[in-house]
Amino acid sequence: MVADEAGVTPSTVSRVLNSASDTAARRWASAETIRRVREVAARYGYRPNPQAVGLRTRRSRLIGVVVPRLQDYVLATIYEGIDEAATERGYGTLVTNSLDDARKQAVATEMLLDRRVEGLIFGDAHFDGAFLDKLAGRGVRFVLVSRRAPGHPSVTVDDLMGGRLVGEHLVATGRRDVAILAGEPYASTAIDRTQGAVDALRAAGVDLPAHRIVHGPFDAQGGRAAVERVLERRPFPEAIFATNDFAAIGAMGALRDRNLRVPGDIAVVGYNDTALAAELPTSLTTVRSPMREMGRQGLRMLLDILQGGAAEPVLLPPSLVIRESTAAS
Amino acid sequence: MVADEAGVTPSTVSRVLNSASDTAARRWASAETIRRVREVAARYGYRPNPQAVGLRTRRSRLIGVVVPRLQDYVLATIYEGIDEAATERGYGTLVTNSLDDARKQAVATEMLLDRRVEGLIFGDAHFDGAFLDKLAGRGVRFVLVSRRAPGHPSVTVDDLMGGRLVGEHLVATGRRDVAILAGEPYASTAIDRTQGAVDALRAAGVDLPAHRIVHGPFDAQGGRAAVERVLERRPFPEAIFATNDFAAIGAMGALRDRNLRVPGDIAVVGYNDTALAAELPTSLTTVRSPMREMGRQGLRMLLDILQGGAAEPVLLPPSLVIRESTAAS
DNA sequence: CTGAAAGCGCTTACAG
DNA sequence: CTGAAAGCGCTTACAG
Repeated sequence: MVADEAGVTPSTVSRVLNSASDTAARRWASAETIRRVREVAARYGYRPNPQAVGLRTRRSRLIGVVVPRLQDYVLATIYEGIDEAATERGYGTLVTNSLDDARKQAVATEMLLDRRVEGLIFGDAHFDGAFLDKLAGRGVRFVLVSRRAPGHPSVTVDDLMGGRLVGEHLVATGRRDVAILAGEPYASTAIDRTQGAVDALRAAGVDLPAHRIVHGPFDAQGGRAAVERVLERRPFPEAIFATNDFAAIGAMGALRDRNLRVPGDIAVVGYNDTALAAELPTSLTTVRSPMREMGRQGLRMLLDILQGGAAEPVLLPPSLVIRESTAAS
Repeated sequence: MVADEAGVTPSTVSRVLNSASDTAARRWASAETIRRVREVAARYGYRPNPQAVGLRTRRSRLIGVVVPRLQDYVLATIYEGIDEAATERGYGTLVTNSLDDARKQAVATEMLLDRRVEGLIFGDAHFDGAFLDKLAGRGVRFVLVSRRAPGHPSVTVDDLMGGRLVGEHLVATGRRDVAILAGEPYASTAIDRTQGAVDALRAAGVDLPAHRIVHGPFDAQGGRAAVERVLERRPFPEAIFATNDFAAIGAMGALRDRNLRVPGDIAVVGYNDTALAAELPTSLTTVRSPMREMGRQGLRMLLDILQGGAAEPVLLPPSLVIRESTAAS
């Protein structure tokens, strides 16, 4: 420890440098000592070794994050929020992909735990929650973002409301026969958005038949494939609600291949208000969700929990952004 | 250390567990001891504390990664490659965004260094390399991916060739008047892709006037804005080469706003063969680049360097993917 | 083949 | 207000 070239023991250096303010440091050292220690530390560019600190204090100041796929714009944005908030509070983050695979999820989690993360944030929760229940039982502390699961702390968008906004908007623009590209059935995002839309349509007197709800991956290829299934049957729906913007883009591609016009023949709605939504050749009506904020609050909630606080699930409000793809036909 | 419930000292446990194979362990312990140690370790689910190991061995087994923005599909994919390769070799990664801001770049790097990363991978190199030169001068070990800078080890795509492929294809499909959305002037990707296209056009006898090359951010909004500038002047070009797929999508949006058809009125080419390119309403001709592989090789190269090896810059080959957006008109 | 000892760089009671 | 001591959990010469 170079810094005791200030003519003082490591103990004192540690005490001075770990005091938040000068006044706090005065409890431990004389004004002169404080000045000298700070000066030497600054001159040498002293940085405490986090491994030594961690070893001694038994706190790594590391948070583990597991997401389905960082390539996904939505999760990447949420992660940015997490990392940003973590950095502000002196934490670092370690991320990995689980690809929504139960096995990888478990492996990734153990790897992060091996690295002594203090807590975890999951962006890939499965609604049944079996894995999470076991983890909680072991005393591992974590928070869910993006997708919720019963009985676990989470920060998510109110997707039920999001779905309802979409359903109501479609009804208001004269569409009653709607197909929903529902995403993966194990994701609360998919479940809630679909349910919200179904509820809104039912309130307008429309009962969606089962074949109008089709499941599949939350990406462009998944959206394309899902729409192709929808178009196998006549009559075509008047609108397609893709519960994800990328799926919506794939859907538009499939429609265009059939010479169907958006919104003339079929309206399309996405979800998340991705950076692309506004810039597409046919700009996309979608639901804006505060992704970055979700990440920030997730991190904050986890830190609260680590400090012994309890945490209620948080629901962030979505809002509808109306663009060309649902213009009245 | 729970594991010396095997009736042996920590020293021996350490030696046994750190031997790659049983036969290697035989140099240090009897077959019986080895068996017992392994058994107890497995039973207790023993995992060495990385902070203690790091402190003792002075190796953190952590790599720092800094990218412009993880939200960017291209960088996210490269990072996946880095993290995948790192995990395979027992390394963890710490990522952050620099937003291509010199100040943030420096801050992020120091933060990672404070965390005792053994080396760094930069996906946000500026071609002038001032920051990198200083870092290398301090003895920090790093590798560049995606963007290169003179004098530093890097794994990049041969963007000069990529640009040339695009230029040649445009000429072959009858386009000679081409506008290039060149991206940021400090990124080698932008510089090289543009230069390659310019070279190919020149070889075909076309000299691109300066106003046909416009700079701007590598995203949908940037692409839209750039095209709007291009369309301020008559005649319109016959083709637009957006040196990034997202910029190409924004470009298509802007063209559509002017009632210009792709490829009928103006052809469009992107770069990177992003997941979306094939699924767009008008599928996009683009250049495929091995993003994940770039990340993997970058990590490997960094590890080589950490082990004292020297490293030549690596150029990965791009390939042209022809789709609707450049169909002969 | 195995153990005892030292030490990585810190923090934190415990004395004074 | 300051110091000396112990210890976090490992690894690695050094002996034997």
